Amino acid sequence: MGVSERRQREKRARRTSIMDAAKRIFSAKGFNAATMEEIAQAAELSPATLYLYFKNKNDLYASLNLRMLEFLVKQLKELAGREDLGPREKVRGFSDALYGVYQEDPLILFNVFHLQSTQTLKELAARTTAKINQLSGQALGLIAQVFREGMEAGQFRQVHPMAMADVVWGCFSGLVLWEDNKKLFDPKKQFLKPTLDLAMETLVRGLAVE
Amino acid sequence: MGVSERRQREKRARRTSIMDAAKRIFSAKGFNAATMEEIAQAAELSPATLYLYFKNKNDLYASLNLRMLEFLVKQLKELAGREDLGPREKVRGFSDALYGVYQEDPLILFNVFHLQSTQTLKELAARTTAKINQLSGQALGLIAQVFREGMEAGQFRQVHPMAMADVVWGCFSGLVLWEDNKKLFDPKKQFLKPTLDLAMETLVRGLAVE
Amino acid sequence: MGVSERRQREKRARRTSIMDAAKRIFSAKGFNAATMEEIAQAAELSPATLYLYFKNKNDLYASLNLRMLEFLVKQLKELAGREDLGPREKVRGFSDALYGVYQEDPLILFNVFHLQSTQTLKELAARTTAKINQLSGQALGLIAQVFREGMEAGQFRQVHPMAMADVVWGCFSGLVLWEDNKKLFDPKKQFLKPTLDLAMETLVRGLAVE
Amino acid sequence: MGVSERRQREKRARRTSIMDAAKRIFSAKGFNAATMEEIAQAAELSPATLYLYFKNKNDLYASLNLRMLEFLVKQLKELAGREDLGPREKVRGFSDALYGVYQEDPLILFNVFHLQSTQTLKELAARTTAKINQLSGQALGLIAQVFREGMEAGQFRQVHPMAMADVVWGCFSGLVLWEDNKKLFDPKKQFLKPTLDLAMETLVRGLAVE
DNA sequence: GATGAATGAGTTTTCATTCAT
DNA sequence: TATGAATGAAAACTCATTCAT
Repeated sequence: MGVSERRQREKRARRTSIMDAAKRIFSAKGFNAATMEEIAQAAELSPATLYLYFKNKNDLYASLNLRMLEFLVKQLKELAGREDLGPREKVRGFSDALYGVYQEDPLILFNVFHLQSTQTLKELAARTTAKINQLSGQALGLIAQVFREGMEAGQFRQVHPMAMADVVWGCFSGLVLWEDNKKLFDPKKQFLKPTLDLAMETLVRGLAVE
Repeated sequence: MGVSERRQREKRARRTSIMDAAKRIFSAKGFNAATMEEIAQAAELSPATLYLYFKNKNDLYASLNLRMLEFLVKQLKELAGREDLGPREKVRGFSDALYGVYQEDPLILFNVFHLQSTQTLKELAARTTAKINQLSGQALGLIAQVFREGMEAGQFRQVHPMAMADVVWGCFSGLVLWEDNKKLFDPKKQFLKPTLDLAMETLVRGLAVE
Repeated sequence: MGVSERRQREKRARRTSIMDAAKRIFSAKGFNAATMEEIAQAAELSPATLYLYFKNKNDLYASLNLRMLEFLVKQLKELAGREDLGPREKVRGFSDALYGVYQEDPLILFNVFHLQSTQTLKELAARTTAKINQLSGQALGLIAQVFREGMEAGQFRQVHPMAMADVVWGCFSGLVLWEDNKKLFDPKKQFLKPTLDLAMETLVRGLAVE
Repeated sequence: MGVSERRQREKRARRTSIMDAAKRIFSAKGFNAATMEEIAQAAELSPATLYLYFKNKNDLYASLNLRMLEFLVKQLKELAGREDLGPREKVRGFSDALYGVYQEDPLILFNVFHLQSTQTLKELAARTTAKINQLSGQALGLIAQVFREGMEAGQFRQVHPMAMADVVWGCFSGLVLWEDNKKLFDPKKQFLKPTLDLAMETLVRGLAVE
């Protein structure tokens, strides 16, 4: 292994460790309240160093979201690709897959919305924006595909598969936010997983051909 | 009508006009980007005056959410109270009621999440926090009640009614955010209402007793 | 005198006092080394207050230059308008007029060059840039006019009057900078006025028709 | 040629290449806006390496000015030494000599003034400051000498030769700055050379003994 | 000798909020 | 009651410079 190779690896490791620190801070405080100073402290670096790895706060934040999207797509791909499951089981499986994403990065969804600001978007590298769009499109597409299969297999009613994907995704993200909200008042309560199960189960039944 | 009574009325009118201005600015820019200065300008007042009517920025913001919650509860009450509709129709009716809230204040939900910050909550008048909780609990309760009715009438499967309310609310708020997100890239696309319809319809079917 | 009138006057006075403080600091340290913090201290205000009166550091700086240009134009107008002086005396008079500008604001010329940065220019209000150009054009025009008069009166050789104005202005600004430079090593030395006198005298003679 | 000799040569070559890169960057952006990072990139080196050859940014900058002064002195020496030219022709010749300096390094004069800051001077090696003073004194002296010759030859009026040198130098540097300023608004306009010619011609005539 | 990586020390600017009038 | 004016407190970001390798 050459020197430059090791350098590369170290650099990536540092990048990752910054992202991990940022995840903690952003999750705990939200995008605006989190300061680069805090993130730097959490990463045991100086604030200036953060800027060696990320163009600015927005960029750091976007990278986090990218990572989450990549994980989401990976989970969905695995689920969609399983040959031992029928469409119904796969829809029920969304619950596990999505919940897995939530566990990996519990509060990041909560801040996704920061990215929606047009101003924020403009400050990101075009490549980053494009990648975010591509990945989220891919995730939605994978979900829709499961519904399409179910219809083709005659198990689901004919509905617009992409609309069902929207329902699933909307339901998930809404429940995550809702969970967070509830936690503020009762930190122990964990209703997300069972509620998600219920939602998916109801969707499966609701799509069933009589 | 006494002098003090008129004063009261004028005061409330001014309060309302500030809130209207604030709604416009917050909706357009989001909580953090909106400045008190801007809001004051929109209300044709000086920034200092705003503080005569609201404790601080958070309080002004919370008041807006309160107003939206009141509107939501009103809509749901009306729906729940209608005797010409059965549980199934009422669940389908959630779509209209919730969409009405969205139309009244399209972006306010988008910022609701700001309120979740513990720090923010601490800065609110305790009465405000309490009222927000009471109203959102009431709204959820009204939704749950419809499901309960349906079960009692033997039309719906036995599930936890409150969990179904969570599903409905999560689905709604998630789709609103999702809609906003999509609008950034294609401002004309409006998929919220039909998707909401589809979601409610699927829930109704999914709860049906075979 | 109404309240608003007094307010206006106070506001202008404060603006002026900030500019005076800024002049001191900029002159002593140059544009880049001078900090808004220092200027604020010199003006006995908080840095934030400066931004109530000037858009940003560049704007404050440009305002200073504007003021100097206005003074310069005033001096030149007075000189050019005197009917008791012939062209030769007026050219000699440039020395006094220009030296007066220097005394009014000894080091400001030194920093004029900061304004040349295209980036700086872009951050100024278009109106400011326009006014700067207008005034400096006017000053040059007034100088050129004196030479033109001399030629028309048959006292000066035929040369391009605007070019002579450039010579006068270039000579003045160059000598100011040169003076500052020398002062660094020998603060007492004051050669500007006599040198300027010599320069103007030589120009007058150099233009004389044999 | 020994090894150490070659080392010396290589070292000097690298120093020169850094200075060339620095000249490009400083000229394009001015002292403050230019970053060591940029200069290093232009020199295809790492920023750290720059510090092996120059004490700091100021020192690098001063070295550039030194180089320019050396060039200026060389030009003036050549001019002053020509036996085929009389004092009048030599004064006219200043125009070419000075313009040559300008062409060699069009914007360096523009930034010379940075060096005047006392703070900057303190950060320079004492040797550098001394050399700058020595060279600029020498340049002025060479100019003055030409005037002195003219007076001794009975061609020029009796004036203080050093003062005339100041006039020439002031006129030159002032016009260079003025040219740069004009270029901002009309990049094609080039008035420096003819104006310099006019200035020198007028000085020659102005000094003529009747 | 050369450098990749890291950082300390600033600086401008923004805004919610206050207070004398 | 209303407000013009003022400001304290931050926070993002920059860059010359250093140092272990």
